[in-house]
Amino acid sequence: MPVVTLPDGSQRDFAQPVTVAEVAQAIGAGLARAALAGKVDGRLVDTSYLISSDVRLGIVTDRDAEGLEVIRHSTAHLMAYAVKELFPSAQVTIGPVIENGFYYDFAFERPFTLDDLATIERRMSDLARRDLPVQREVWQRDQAVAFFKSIGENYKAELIDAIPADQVVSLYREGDFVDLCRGPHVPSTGRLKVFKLMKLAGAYWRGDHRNEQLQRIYGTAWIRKEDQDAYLHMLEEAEKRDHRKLGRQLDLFHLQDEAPGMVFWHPKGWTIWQEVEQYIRRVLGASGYCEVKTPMIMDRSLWERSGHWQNYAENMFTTASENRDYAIKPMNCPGHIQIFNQGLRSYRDLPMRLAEFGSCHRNEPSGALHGIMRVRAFVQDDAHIFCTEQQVLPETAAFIDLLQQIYADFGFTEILVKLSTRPAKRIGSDEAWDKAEAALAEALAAKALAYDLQPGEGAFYGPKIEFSLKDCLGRVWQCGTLQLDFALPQRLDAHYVGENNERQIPVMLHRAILGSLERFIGILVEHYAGAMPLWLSPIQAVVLNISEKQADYARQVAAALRGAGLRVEADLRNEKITYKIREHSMSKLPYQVVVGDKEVAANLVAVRTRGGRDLGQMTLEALTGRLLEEVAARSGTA
RNA sequence: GCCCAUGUAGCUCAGCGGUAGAGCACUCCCUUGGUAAGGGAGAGGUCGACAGUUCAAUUCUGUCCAUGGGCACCA
Repeated sequence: MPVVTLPDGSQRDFAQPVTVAEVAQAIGAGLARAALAGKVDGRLVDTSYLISSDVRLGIVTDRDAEGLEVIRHSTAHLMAYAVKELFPSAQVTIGPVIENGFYYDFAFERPFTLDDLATIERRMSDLARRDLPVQREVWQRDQAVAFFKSIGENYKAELIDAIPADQVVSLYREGDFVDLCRGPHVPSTGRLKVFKLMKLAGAYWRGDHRNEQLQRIYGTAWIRKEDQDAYLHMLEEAEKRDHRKLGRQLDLFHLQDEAPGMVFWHPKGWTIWQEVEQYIRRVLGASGYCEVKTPMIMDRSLWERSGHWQNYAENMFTTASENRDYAIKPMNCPGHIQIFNQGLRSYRDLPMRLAEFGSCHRNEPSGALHGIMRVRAFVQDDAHIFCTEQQVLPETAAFIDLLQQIYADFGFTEILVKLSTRPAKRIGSDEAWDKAEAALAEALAAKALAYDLQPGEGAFYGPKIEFSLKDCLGRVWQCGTLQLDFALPQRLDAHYVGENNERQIPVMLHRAILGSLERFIGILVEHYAGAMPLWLSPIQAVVLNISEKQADYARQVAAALRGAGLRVEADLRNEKITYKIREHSMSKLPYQVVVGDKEVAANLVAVRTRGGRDLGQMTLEALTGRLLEEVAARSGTA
């Protein structure tokens, strides 16, 4: 006699066990038609789920976020069904829901083509139109393994084998297609109406590069056609703010074949870089850091002592001269320890914060390179804090404050925080790890920061906090980081004299706020779609004369603005004013200062913004004041 | 590194077994025009590199390089 409590608190009494679908029917025919799944005591189930005891039940429809998840999951299965019909010898593996869609990995004897993708999509539409019921079945594990082996689905058999013994093995059947799945799924394929296959990719079985490579098909699925259209439109828009595209359009930088993963910065891009670097330099200087500079190339023996030569040989650039081997530095820490090691340090010197705009080279795998986000030559806003164990917590807290202030100044509000803890392959005692992880977690808690825990993802020498930002397509890039290290100082013989007059080994905090300047500028460009805030704009204003007569006046205005410390150019070309405005607007130049006969006569300037806002005429002093104020506020221009 | 795709003028792209074309940009000329493209003329390419097939290769095949989308990696 189940009593079903609905989300609004109302209760319904049933004389015998009922399915979710039947409950929906009892509430109303409309709801029954809309039902995609049920939520029983917080757990998602099929509409065919039989309720036999008292429960809280929500009917999941396409108005719920979970409804969309179910649709995407079922669309992944629909795709697998279509693939099996078209290519019977393909083997299915896994097909999860991801942000905005789903994917499914297949093993097949030949690569899928783009034509195949179109064919598969058409077949999916056919199968959806047939509105086939999707039915759940519970099987015995051995029986299920034998079944999948018998139909040649070896990957599925392997997956079932790996399911813990206390969990049921559920299969879903739609038409002739049977797939292992936890579920739930939509009641029938007719509920799947809006989807599109997006791209083909390779992916390793179980995410391990030592395994065979499968073919992954990515798709997107939505409830309404408008939602999908909006999503596809968003992707098109995102493409326009890709930093590689804008880097070329705005003449910021380029890359070329002869230097893969290394950036050629053009004057405008380098101006942004300098603004960023000088800003960081000022902030670090005010926060107790000392800037240093260490050699780009150091002897092999140093890298052997630090452990990098052994662990990262393949990813290090090396060079040799006069029978000596050198490494081009992949990181700055060993160099900073050399500075720390000069002279005898006292506990009174701690914490010692050594900062460097450290130019590093890493021979990243070719497939990892990505615009200026992932490169082989980059500059870190790196610093190492040498401190005592007691200072770890306050230093971490101060670092988080500093990072948040800096990200806010650059206009970033959405920051993803992760805490990565001890990996399997590590050095140091468990007690040391316990303390280190607890210190980082405590600092995060003290700042009330929400974070994802990434067990096993820490560096081999210590746990770390990562701060990531998203690019225009929502891809996540790690920028800031703080890593606790109780290994390297010891390996490289760093020590200080403690209060008790004994030699002690300092704790080292590796930390970066921007991460690499290359990556951070790439993210900045995408974040602002190239329309940088005034303080970061390579050229902040351009003076445009309407005709030749005002050329001298335009030059004077530009010179005066430059005299006030602004980056200003005069565009005196023999072109129409509309042409110049269009060109500078497209190049996202913040302020366009127009001077014609009227302005010359009145000794004024006419100002408009790159967004097309007409600020009217004003005096040069008023304009200068406005620009300097905007620069100081680090705000944007309409 | 692995899978798939791509590589033609400065940029965006079309084209094709008989050694190339558009728009924009560039140069020159005309135009001096008031808030997102005025007009005309001109110049510009070893068709990513190297092999192979062919009477003939930018086009077909192979290898390599680079880029893009993923996977793996990211001290």
